[in-house]
This record gives sequence, structure tokens and C-alpha cells, in this order.
Amino acid sequence: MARKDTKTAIMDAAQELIQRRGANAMSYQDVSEAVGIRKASIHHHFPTKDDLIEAVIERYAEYAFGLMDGIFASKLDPAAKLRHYAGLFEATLSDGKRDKVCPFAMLGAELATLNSPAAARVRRFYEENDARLARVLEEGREKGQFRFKGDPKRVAAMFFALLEGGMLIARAEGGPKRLHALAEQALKLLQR
Amino acid sequence: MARKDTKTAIMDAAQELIQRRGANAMSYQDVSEAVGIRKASIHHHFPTKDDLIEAVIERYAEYAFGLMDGIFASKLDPAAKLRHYAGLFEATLSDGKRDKVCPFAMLGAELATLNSPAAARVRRFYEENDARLARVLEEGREKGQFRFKGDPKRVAAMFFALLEGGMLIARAEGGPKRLHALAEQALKLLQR
DNA sequence: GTCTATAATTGGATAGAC
DNA sequence: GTCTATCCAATTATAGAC
Repeated sequence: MARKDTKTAIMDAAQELIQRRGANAMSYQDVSEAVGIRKASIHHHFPTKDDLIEAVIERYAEYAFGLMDGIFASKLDPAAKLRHYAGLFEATLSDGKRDKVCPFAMLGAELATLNSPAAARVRRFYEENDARLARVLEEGREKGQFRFKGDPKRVAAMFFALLEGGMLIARAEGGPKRLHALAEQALKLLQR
Repeated sequence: MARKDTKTAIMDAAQELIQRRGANAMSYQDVSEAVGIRKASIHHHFPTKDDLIEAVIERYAEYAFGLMDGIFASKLDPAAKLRHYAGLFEATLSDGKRDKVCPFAMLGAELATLNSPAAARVRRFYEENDARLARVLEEGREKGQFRFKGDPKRVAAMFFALLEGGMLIARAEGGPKRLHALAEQALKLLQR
């Protein structure tokens, strides 16, 4: 396989460190060891750590919304869409050493230490998730597959919050299976 | 009012920093400035940073479970108990500059960087929350106030995950009101 | 684009005087 | 119990050779 370019390798390593340990515990030293280059070389591609963090989260947001939109634009029924959506979170937790969570859950915790473009990006990620979920929830209620009371926007926020919080908790104990159980339980409450 | 002892003042400052910025972004320098003593003096009370973190989270767990058990042992009906329980999370977010979250949500994100006693304490906090919530949920279902399908233990885990995740998201946008709306939406799904 | 070398700062921690 | 002084490692970042 073709050697991927250094810039991508740096972003991959930084992303993995953020997902495992958080942005504050991710250093140029860590990244340089993972990629096999020197610290100074990273500065050539990303002059400051903030630049690197911003690039990683922007790329991740695009990647994640690409996957989501594939699910949401499909012909799956609304409940199946939510299951596949939750499956994305479960897959993240299942990946590799099983200790990676969504970068935006990590950065949500570290929000007060982020520069303002990064903090704004985190907020936008949350909003965009809620908006997409709200549409699916509304669709499901119109089709009679969901029977919940209340504003679909609020149910969406609830579902998203439980997945983001669930990743942190499931990483501590239970892993992807536990996160799956959380999502299924929420679906049960919506469908009854 | 009587001057509180230094050890307590150190723990208070450290706790606030953890709740706002996380344990990795909390330094002896920060704490010393908040308390008004020198870094070296902190080491007299807490030889290592891990000692300080462990003391803070142990104290917080005892404090939080004290409040919870007051609610759960009361004569409130199950739905009211859950509302008051959620109110504890909302109160944390409302406090001060409105950017503090539960220390165990912060440390859940930073889990991979904690020493093992601290990581174990975080896990135990999650388990103990779930266990308490499961009892209330079961009580509510027996009394006919809740009508959910599924294992109360799983619904408990869901409710707790949405509050912990909800704190992070609501801090980013919407604040305590938004967290309140999340909790109320979850209760709606349980009671229908 | 990557390297060596180094600056400048901060972080956690210790020794020993008061 | 708190202070000054200091140590050492890590961290972000820059300069300049190759």
C-alpha cells in the first residue's frame, strides 16, 4: 500500500491521542513518536497545537457527518436509521484497544481549554447532530413507528446526549456492548 | 466567618479547576494562586498531584451520594425523586460562572490519564449511581407511575448517561435550562 | 520537508530555613 | 505549616543547516 502523506499521518496520530487521552494530554512528542518523525517536522505542517487540533476536529466532523448522512438518506425505516447511527458510536468504542471515544465528547470536557474557533466547532457539531436526529425522530413519529410525547428536537438532544455520555461511561466499564444496550433501551422507550 | 483550613481550601480550588478545565489542565500553580499560598505548601498537604486528585474525587463522591441518598430516602414519589436527582446536576451547571460539570464526567473523559485508584473510583461512582437509580425506577414501575419496557438497571444507566453527557453538551450551549429540558424529556418517555 | 539544536516556559517535585 | 530556592523533565515553539 502507498505510504500515506505525512500530514495525514500526523492528523491520524493526533486524532487517536485525542480520542484516548484528550487534547490536553496529547503532545507533539507523542505524535512524533507515533508517526516516526521529529517534533520540529510537525510544526512545519501545523505551526501551533491549536492548528493541529482544529484540523483534526474539522476533518472528523466532515467524516462523521458523511457517514451519518449516508444512513439518514437511505431507505431504512426511522428506527433502523437510529440503530445504525448508534452503531457508529459503538464502532468507535470497539475500534482498536477499545478506549477511543468521539473526539467531540473529549473536547466537550476540555471545552474551557480550547481556543475559540475550536470551541465554536464543538458547539456546531452538537447542533448539527441534534438537527439531523430531530428530522429522523419526526419522520418516525409521522410514520407511526415512534410514539413519544414532546418536541422531536428535545428527544434528539436527549438521544445524542446519552450516546456521548454513554461512550465515556461504557469505556470505563462494559465497552461497546454496554453502549449498545443503552441505545436499544432508548429505542424501546421511543417505540412503545 | 471562620477561615477554613488550608487543606480544605486546596481541595476546593482543585475541585473547581477539575470541574471547569479537567485534571490535566489543573496545575499546582493554578491551585496556589487560587488559594494564596506557594506551590511547595500544597505538596506538604498533598505530596503528589495524584494524591490531590484522589482526595478531591473521594470527597466529592461522598458529598454527592449524601445528597442523593437524602432524595432517595425521602417520601417523594419516584418521578419527583428523579426530578430532584436531575436537579443536582442542573445545580452544578448553574453554580458560579456556569461552566462547572460533574468531576466524574470530566474524569471519565480523562480516564486513560488517571492512575489506577482514581480510575477505579470513577468506575465505582458510575456503578453506584446506576444502582441507586435502578431502585427508584423499579419502585416507580411497581407503583404504576412509570410504564417503561426493559430492565430498570438499563433504564438507570440510560438516564445517568444522558445526564453526564447532557452536562457537557449543555455547558457548551444552552446551560442549565437545556439540561433541565433533557431530563424532563426523559421523564416524559418513562411516564407515558 | 525533515533534521539538529536550542530557546523559553511551565510542570511536578524536593531540600532545608524559619 | 509555609516559605525560598532549586532541580529536572516535559512542552510548545523557532532558527537555520541539509
